[in-house]
Amino acid sequence: MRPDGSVLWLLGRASLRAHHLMNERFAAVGLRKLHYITMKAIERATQTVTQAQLCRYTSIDRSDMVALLNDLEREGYVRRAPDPANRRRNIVTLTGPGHTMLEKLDAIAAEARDVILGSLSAPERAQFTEYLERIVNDQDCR
Amino acid sequence: MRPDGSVLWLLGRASLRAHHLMNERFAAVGLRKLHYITMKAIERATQTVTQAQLCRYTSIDRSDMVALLNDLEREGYVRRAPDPANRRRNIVTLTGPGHTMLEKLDAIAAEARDVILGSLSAPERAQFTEYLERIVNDQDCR
DNA sequence: CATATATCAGGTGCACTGAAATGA
DNA sequence: CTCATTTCAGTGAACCTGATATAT
Repeated sequence: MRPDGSVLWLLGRASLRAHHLMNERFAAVGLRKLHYITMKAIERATQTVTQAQLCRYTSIDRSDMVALLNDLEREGYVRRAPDPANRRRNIVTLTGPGHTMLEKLDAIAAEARDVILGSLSAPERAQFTEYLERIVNDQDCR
Repeated sequence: MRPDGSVLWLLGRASLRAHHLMNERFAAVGLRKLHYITMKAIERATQTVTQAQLCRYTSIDRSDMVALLNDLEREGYVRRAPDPANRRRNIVTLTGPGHTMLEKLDAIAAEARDVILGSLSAPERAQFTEYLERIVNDQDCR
């Protein structure tokens, strides 16, 4: 019945389902998955972070990043400021409202994750995540 | 460094990588992943199969299926014929060249799968596939 | 009447490319 | 001059919606 039972087809279906689940919930606060990924990357940066670095960290394209930051800046969640040490760069930071919103988004993402992985036990989730990490890391260094 | 280490982010990256890997290789024969999924679903059908059934089996949208079958029919890989028992329906079948091409596509898909899952052992691949099956099946009956 | 099928027209978000402007 | 960064313009495929014509 399924086109293959193929693991790659299953991978695509699971990924699409996760995408929808997150975006449905993020839409309630007027954002999308990529906005969340962007804000999360800013928060996780130990140092100040530039747009180009965000693109590398998140694998989001530079063009899309411009549009995403435009959205986030318009809503007051992030701020762009020229890097005094290198004026080509924009240093991107979360605002106060940005941090508050990010907490909400974290909760939404956690909910979506629990729905998607609902049929896996905690150790199975860990194992599944570890498999994915190996797959993704393996692809990167090719 | 990664936006989350989030399992859902990893899922998306792995899925995108698989998508590219397959489409790069399928492009060599002028087709895309969805053409393969469509042809594979036709082959797997035990009985004659209609367009609407193909859409349900593959989760491909009805509009896209029209375009995909247009492509495949133009290349001579599939044939559409009205169902004599119900003239609303198109019965879709693989042609001789279609079967030949599908063998090539199977080889390409197997290669891509091996590249993606290269870092997993055979039992790990089986376990990974089983996790994905549970995740996808669980999502379906919601 | 309602329902199912195939088709067409169109919209959206995402991934991506090429080019331009700026500055190191 | 080269290279990196940001921005803009535009493309393509996948996903999705709504409408239509046709047949059950």
